[in-house]
Amino acid sequence: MKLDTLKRNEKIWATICDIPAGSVASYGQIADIAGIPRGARQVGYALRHLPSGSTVPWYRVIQASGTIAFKIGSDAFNEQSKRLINEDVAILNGRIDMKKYRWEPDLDEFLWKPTAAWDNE
DNA sequence: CATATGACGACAA
DNA sequence: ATTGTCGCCATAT
Repeated sequence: MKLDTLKRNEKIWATICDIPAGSVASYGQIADIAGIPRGARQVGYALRHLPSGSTVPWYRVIQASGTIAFKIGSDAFNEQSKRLINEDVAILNGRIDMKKYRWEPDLDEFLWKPTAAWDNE
């Protein structure tokens, strides 16, 4: 395995770890944030190669359409649905409402990151 | 080097 | 809403 590939995968995994519980992100979204424009498939690749036993919340990554990437009825599909529902992410007719659950990192950081204006508190 | 593949995504019918 | 096509890009053969 090439070193670049490893670094890219680690960046992707790290990004996914930033998705808060109760939210989801699309493959393309993760790719963009990880600095890999149009790298949706690379995110899929990175997830498929997750080291066993890792704590990366892979199940919070779904397709841009709001559907789970696995075949309906497959073990992986069932496992992912279960974990999402466990975090109160509703799945109606096999789909997730992206408008409602999509992770918005920019807004998050804006609200969370301290700014100079607040330094004198 | 040429093809095939895939945990994707956007768009046209 | 569903389905098919095409674009994308790292890997595998």
